Amino acid sequence: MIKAVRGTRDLLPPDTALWNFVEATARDVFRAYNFQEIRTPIFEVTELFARGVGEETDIVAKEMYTWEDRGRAESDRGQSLTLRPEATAGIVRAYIEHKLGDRGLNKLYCIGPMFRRERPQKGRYRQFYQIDAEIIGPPSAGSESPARDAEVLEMLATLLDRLGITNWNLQLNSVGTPTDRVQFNEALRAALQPVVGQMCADCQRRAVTNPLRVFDCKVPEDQSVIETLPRITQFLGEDSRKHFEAVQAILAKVGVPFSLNDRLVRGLDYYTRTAFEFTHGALGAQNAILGGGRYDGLSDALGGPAAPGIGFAIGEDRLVMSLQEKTPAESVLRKPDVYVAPMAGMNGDAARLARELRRHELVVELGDDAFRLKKSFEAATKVGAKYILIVGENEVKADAFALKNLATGEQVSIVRANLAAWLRSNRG
RNA sequence: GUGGGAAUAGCUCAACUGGCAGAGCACCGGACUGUGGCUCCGGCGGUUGCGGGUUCGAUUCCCGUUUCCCACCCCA
Repeated sequence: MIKAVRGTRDLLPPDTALWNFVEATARDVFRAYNFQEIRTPIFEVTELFARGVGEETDIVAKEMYTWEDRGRAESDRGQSLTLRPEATAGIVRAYIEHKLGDRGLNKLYCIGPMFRRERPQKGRYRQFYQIDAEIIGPPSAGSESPARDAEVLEMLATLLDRLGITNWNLQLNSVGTPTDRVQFNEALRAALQPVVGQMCADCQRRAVTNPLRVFDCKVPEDQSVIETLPRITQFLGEDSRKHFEAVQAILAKVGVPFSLNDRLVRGLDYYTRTAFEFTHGALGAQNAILGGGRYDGLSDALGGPAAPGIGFAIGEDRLVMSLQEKTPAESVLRKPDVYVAPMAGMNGDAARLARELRRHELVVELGDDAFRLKKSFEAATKVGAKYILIVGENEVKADAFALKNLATGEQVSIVRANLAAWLRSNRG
């Protein structure tokens, strides 16, 4: 049997109803903040991610689905292409390519699949889905303003609340400018050198490869050492510090709770200043349901104009997973309003009635005149229809149809002209 | 990529130390040819993930492999 490949999965009904609920809610919330949708290709030239995400990141170094294009045109052949591992690089590429900065500030969102070749785990798949949004534009449009950081964070809080996820936790940090980070990295390495010997094996390795990650260590014995290490916040330049304070002040004013986490570091090279993460319990080790931050230098790094930006990516797989506990898919599934059950030879009349009802925006399940009435009732019950409409010779002759409430057993006869209106007012 | 656990009917799971592969739910049919749910009766359903080995005999023990789960790395 051919099966879905490792790390990919089918999203089946009724779960897809929950996914649609999440996406519809996101679109609705984004609209209130005047975000508009952008759809970029699912693959790009490899160089985009190498430059945009960072050569040294794990994503680029070992997790990308990359292949060599083949084609007739010289320009196609041998070109290295990659399935997008994240959305921001592609969006910024589109921003540069179409000179979107000329329109002023861009508020864009993008919903779709991403690909990373990682070992699958709970809440982690090789094809996974992200809901991504970005505010990007020329500095003159205010793209650098802390007001935009706070707006994005407040929007996320609103979205999570709307989805019924109440026990989220916003972790906030500033990772400064690249210049700030160079100094911080030096200080961190210097501080680690005398003490790293007492730390766990993982930390000893991190101290060499990626000192920032030492802050992620969960080994209890290492915590006292980690407490003594310098923090990025101590190395923020005047501008970064003021920017960070301004973000916090606005959040306090609008009433979005957050906790400062000066150990929060982000994996992607392009992040500057504000970095954040929303976490949620009961997701195992994958407790971050969304993360994001500011990337003021990304456009420049890709050869574009100065275009500061801030954005986030929601891990939709994880979001849906954390939603499932409280909101079963069935609860957002629209069940049929009515099951139209044709008696023998009545398929045509039934189809005509169903057509009429569907035109009135009723959800109609249409049966088959080969079914005995008993079987139609069973089928109607199984699909969860609220009413069953019996289409038999008697009904057609009288132009009035038997309509039975499957839950209460109550049965009425309604003339054809009133059927749609009656059902619409009684569908509940 | 590394470490550990698991895999038996569509789903959830049994099967003693190696001895005839089972149950509940679901599905189909009947009791009931224009009225479902409840009940009763019957039926369908399996290369025990896959490949090899040990054995008279393997769901069971061993090796390999694939996938999933848990964790690491990293991240959404």
